[in-house]
Amino acid sequence: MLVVNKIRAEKEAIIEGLKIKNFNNIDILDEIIVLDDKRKEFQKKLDDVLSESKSIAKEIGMLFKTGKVEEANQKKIRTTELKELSKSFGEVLANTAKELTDKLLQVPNVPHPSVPAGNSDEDNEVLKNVGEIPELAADALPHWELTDKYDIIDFKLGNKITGAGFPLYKGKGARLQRALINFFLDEAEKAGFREVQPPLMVNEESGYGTGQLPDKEGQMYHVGEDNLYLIPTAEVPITNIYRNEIVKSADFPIRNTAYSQCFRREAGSYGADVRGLNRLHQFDKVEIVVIEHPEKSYERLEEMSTYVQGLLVKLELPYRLLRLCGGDLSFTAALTYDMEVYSAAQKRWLEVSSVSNFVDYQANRLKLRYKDENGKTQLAHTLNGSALALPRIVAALLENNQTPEGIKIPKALIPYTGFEIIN
RNA sequence: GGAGAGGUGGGAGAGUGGCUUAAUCCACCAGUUUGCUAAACUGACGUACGGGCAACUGUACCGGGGGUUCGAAUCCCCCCCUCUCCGCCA
Repeated sequence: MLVVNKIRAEKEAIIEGLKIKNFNNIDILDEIIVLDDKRKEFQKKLDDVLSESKSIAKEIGMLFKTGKVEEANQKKIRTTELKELSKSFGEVLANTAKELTDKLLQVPNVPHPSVPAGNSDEDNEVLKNVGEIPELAADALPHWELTDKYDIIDFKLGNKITGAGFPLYKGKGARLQRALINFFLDEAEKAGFREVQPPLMVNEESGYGTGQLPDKEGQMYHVGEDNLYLIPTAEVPITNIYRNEIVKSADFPIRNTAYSQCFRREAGSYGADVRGLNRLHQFDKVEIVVIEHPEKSYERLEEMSTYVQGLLVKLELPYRLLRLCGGDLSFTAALTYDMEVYSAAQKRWLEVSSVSNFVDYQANRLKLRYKDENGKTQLAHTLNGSALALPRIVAALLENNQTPEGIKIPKALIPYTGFEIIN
């Protein structure tokens, strides 16, 4: 969430930024400032009352000790009054603070100046096109037919065991998954990321920390018995490592990577979007997360974008790089680059990575801070990205590399798969 | 899951109702001394939200949440976690 003092200091700039994000409930900013004033007012009132009761309590203690019981009992009268006051001030304070947080949670992050205006994915800015789009034969198959043909991914069996969106990978299909995971992790490690293996379920606090809760609750699978959530991305557990922490600025940038399976309910999705591997309830992903000094975060974002693009080049997949427009940018992001690979048989672009800078928006919620040169605590910046999400990479690999002899594995992956062709 | 013992600052650890402003030790940081290092000594050393131009200062926080009391780290209730033993188990 936004920092209230920033709303006070940079209100006009924030309003301009929010317009780019198509957020027009500008009045809420003034309501936030009014609530914050009220919060401070009652904080002061409460503190004063508590201060008085504390000193009276001490006096009473002394009086009892010196045997002046009558005088002590006299003093107690005032403390009952103070008790009532502190109760009512405390209630107002708690309610005001809650109202303030509720409002703050309704305001999205302010986009970076480079973010173009726009309403949907059609307005995203195409920054680059890299690689040749392959010309496939007329009888080229979409990946959901190739997986059947070569018996490598079984959607029907997954359906039998669990349900739609939970495919079963078999033989070379399973091996290809494992190869991609290892390839991505090895590359990330070479690029300076520390590998972690996080829990796949998180508690409520973690869900709030990274912003899945409260509004995106329906996106996650919930284990009611234990009140835990299956992670929709490794971003959740990795970022929550640093919840309520003050990190050393000498440690910046803090780079972590993790492979995890991701679980998403994807309620409301339908049609060609969800066919085959395009959208699953359970999928594999290697995630990269960076904690960085505010002055360096955009530099780091470029580095992460370059890194992810490098993976796509090594996999010999044609891709394009997008800068998301205000309307397509997620609630919490200030700037996001999407990488889309071209899936030649479906003849469409598939998003395989999203690399974002959240600046201090997520950190404010997480209470993730560092000490600056003057020893003052400041909010850190957080960034993350997929590097990469497997299913759509697999879809593109299968479709783009199909030949009459079989599906060719890109060179960089062969040491990991142990085979050169799926046939 | 059952029984018992615990949870105090970055770490160790004292503290069973008011002399606690959480002792003490270690670590970290700054300084003094010293060829260097080390040692010794001195000082500073939490987080959050307020007040004040500032020096300063108020309040809260001893696993979390409630309660008793004029007053709670300390007493009571609920929950979480850790350890030991038992049960179960890859």
